[in-house]
Amino acid sequence: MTDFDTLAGQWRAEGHKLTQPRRAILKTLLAAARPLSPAEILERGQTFYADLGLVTVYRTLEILEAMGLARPVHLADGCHGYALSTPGHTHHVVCDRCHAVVEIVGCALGDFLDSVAERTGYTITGHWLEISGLCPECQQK
Amino acid sequence: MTDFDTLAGQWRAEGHKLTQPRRAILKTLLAAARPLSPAEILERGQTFYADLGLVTVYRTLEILEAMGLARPVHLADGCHGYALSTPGHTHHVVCDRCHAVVEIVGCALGDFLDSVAERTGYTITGHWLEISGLCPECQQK
DNA sequence: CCCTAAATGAAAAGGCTTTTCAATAAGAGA
DNA sequence: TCTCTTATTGAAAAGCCTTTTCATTTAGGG
Repeated sequence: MTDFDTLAGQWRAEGHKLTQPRRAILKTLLAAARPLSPAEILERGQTFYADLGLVTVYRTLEILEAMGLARPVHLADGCHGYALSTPGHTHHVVCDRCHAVVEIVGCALGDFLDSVAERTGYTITGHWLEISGLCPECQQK
Repeated sequence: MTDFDTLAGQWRAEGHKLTQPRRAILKTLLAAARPLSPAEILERGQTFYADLGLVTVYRTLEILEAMGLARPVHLADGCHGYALSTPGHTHHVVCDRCHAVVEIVGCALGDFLDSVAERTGYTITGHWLEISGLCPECQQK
């Protein structure tokens, strides 16, 4: 995870303006322990900037996603959530109960993908992995 | 992949009626070489049963998913498609260009998931993997 | 401190999915 | 084979979520 200034720096480096609504959205995502839906981002973001609008949430997420700083998380129930992510290739483990999310930075799927390529004849260009489980806290309940 | 009679048998075994609209949907999915959106299933299904309605497509997919016979495939662009799948644990490889889909029946992620469990403290309950690539045919173009 | 292009929110438009409801059809039993 | 019961159906309406449009506002370079 990153801190606000680093994020803000990357944001500006791409030539985007750092407006109040966008600051609120970045702060919200930084404070989130699990993927948030656009509506949740709106609600929480309004504590940082009261006039924040849902349209801006969508537009900001779109930019963050294009920059690789946030990614959509497709939960099993079809909900879409967004979580900040380290640039580069990562996977997420999401808690079934509290939806806390942990990022897995290393990706050890290389051998597996090689065998898939061999078996299917496909050239593999990418993959998407999401893992669900119970976080240490929820295991105790 | 299964044949129609096997599918129909599993369908009936759960106490569902095998109506004309449902036959059309099953035939459509069996004939599909890639995940189809509900709208596509409707269109193709109407060649088998002209009065098929979109509502029935949604309802039938819901049942198939609950039975584990079909699964939603989340493509990178956010579209939802459905593909038949062998009951049990499978993954899909989807072609970036023509969306052809191949099912991977074996799952060799055990070791990887063990290391994730160890590193994060999570108890792993499930995972979702989708692989994208170029099918042999599209590689030649 | 200006000035300009980028960004904003409200409202409207657009899609996709689900619900409601009266009509229909499957298929078990006679 | 015929009947009868209940699951299933499609159309229409309702409900969401997401995107577009547009006049207004704002960031931040000059």
